[in-house]
Amino acid sequence: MTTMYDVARLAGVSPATVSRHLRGQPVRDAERVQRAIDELGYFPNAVARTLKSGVTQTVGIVVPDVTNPFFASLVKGAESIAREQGYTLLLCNTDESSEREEALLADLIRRVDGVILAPATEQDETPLHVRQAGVPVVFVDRSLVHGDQFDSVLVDNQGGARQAARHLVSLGHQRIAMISGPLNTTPGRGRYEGFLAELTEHSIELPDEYLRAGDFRESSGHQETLRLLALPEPPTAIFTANNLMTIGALKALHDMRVRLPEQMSLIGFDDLELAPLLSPPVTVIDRPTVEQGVLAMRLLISKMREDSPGTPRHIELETRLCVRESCAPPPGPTGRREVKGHRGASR
Amino acid sequence: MTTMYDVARLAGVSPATVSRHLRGQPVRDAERVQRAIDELGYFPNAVARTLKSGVTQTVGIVVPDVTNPFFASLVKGAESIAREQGYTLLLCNTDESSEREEALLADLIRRVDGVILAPATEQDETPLHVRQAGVPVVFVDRSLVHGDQFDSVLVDNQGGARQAARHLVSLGHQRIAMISGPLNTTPGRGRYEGFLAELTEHSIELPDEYLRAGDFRESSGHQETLRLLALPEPPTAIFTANNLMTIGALKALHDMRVRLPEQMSLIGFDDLELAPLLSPPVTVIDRPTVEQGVLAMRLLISKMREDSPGTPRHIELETRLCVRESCAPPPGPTGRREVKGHRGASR
DNA sequence: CTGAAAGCGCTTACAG
DNA sequence: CTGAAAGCGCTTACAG
Repeated sequence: MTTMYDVARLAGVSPATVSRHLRGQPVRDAERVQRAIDELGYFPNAVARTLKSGVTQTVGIVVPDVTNPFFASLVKGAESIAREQGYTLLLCNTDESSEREEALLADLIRRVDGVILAPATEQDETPLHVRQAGVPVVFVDRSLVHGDQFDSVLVDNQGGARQAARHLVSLGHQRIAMISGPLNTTPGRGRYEGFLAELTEHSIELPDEYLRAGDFRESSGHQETLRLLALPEPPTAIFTANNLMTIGALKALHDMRVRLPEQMSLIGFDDLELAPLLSPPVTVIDRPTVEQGVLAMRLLISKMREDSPGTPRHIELETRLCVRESCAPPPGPTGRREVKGHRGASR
Repeated sequence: MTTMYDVARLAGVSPATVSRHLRGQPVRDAERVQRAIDELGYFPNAVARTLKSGVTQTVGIVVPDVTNPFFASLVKGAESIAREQGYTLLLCNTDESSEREEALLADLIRRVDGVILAPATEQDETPLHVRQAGVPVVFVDRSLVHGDQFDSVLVDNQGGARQAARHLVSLGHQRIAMISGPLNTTPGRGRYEGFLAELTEHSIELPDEYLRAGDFRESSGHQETLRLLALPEPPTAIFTANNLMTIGALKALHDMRVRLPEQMSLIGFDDLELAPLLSPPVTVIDRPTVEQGVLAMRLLISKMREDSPGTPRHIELETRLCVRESCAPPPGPTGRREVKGHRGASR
């Protein structure tokens, strides 16, 4: 490997001079140094630089599932800001596993100046250690049970789920099912609680068999939908707690030839790229995605630049009911109900 | 920051012993050392370790667009193998920019043991420098004009585009348009050449205004479709060269109320997650995705482990015509044509 | 098994 | 502006 010493020797200067030239400082023999660099095909060793200076100019973003379009958008937003500010972005995937997250974070600890994290579960302890090791952490989409000391960018999961519940109730549904995310994650728990709370306020009970525990993956949306359809008394409406499970549900309903919205109503949390092109276009709870990444990266960068930690900042974004055509009054005698405080919204 | 020295002092041993314990070697005071580590919340500094040992146990994967589901799947495949083999995966996004790719690769050079790369263009020079710096590089999905010295995992782009052309011709289309990718990328060029070659063999000419240069992004698929529709004599069929542009085309056709397949036939390269649920389900050229990532990572890992470079290995995977319902004979008098060698395939 | 010591490739006060 | 020198936090022959 060519090192700075090789360059220095060839250019007839000291390594310090090469270093300065590389860092953009004015140097007498700049030209000669540059020629030596080019000739030798020299690349500075970022690892050595980091060890000495402690700066990486790099930030990590650790998410549970890179193949989920929601996280992909979020990453896109984060990246645009990172790039603009001169940081390299390293993206890592935990595959919804706390163990994997722990290994990944330990690995990143001195290799990045800061981390944006969507923790696998609300009970994870590694983020605490990372912070303790002096690496700023900003939560996005998910937090910890006692995560108040961290900066965070979240959405109003409870509110969003309430909007979904309200929409279904307003159409007259009584037999409403939910396919939830893992209850040990912030959005899993929040959406579950919000949905239940809203139904309870309308005196609608959600029997155990209508409450299916999914895992935010497509397969669980598919599976649990099939189980719901197989029930002696199936629901007339389903709320799926994220985009991938909505896709799974759509496929299951399609496979079983259940017609939306005549035979079943479906509303999902998260918009779908192709939602408007589906037949029927599917009604969803929408929320900012790219913007969450942008805000999280801004928070992280300002945190990395300030000397003292300062008080943690929490951003909570609003969701929006996006009415399309996958929800209708339930089949049979039940009619439309008036629901207090319900406003329909649409694109 | 707690260092190995702090741990050593607390445990009453030398730093060397702590280091050995960390690396899993048997040590007399293992227990005491571990207690000191836990007590201090010590994390080994991966940067220092790398500088000394030269090993990172990390690989990078650099792709043009992480939000493209094709690359997301590819990453998923690569990751499963990396994890299985004890490597951490760092994912980077070039946003289809050679400049960004150059900066990213220079940044990764000593931080990873190897790189999987889908170069922004076939003319990129940085991959050569990376390899020269002693970092193994494997190309996936895309290569360089003179990329034969590198291991690679590609698909038969020409063959896939020919399948698409043949399908349209067999249905009787004569006025066929293509929205291509950038011609300075391997798949952009390959699909373009294959499509044209097949049409030429059937003595079908593709007039200039039927050949639209897209950029693999959704917006260009949308835009170019609108332009095609605005032509005095619009085509009766469109071939879109990747998934995102197919989505753009679908949205444009939907917005303009052009009915598929009665008024227009559409076939895309790359399958779409929701393709079967669309109305009509869209016909595509499908290809392995996760598998490409798996193969590329296997290639990279074996390359990183062998001492001598060895001869480069090239893997080329086959595409598959997946007939659904978005293509039909053109409207009007033209009838179905017999096409030599055409076989329909389906799911 | 253990410890003292050298060194990975840089950066950065320090003195000139 | 320049160079000599120390040191970032580890690992690893080497001698015991």
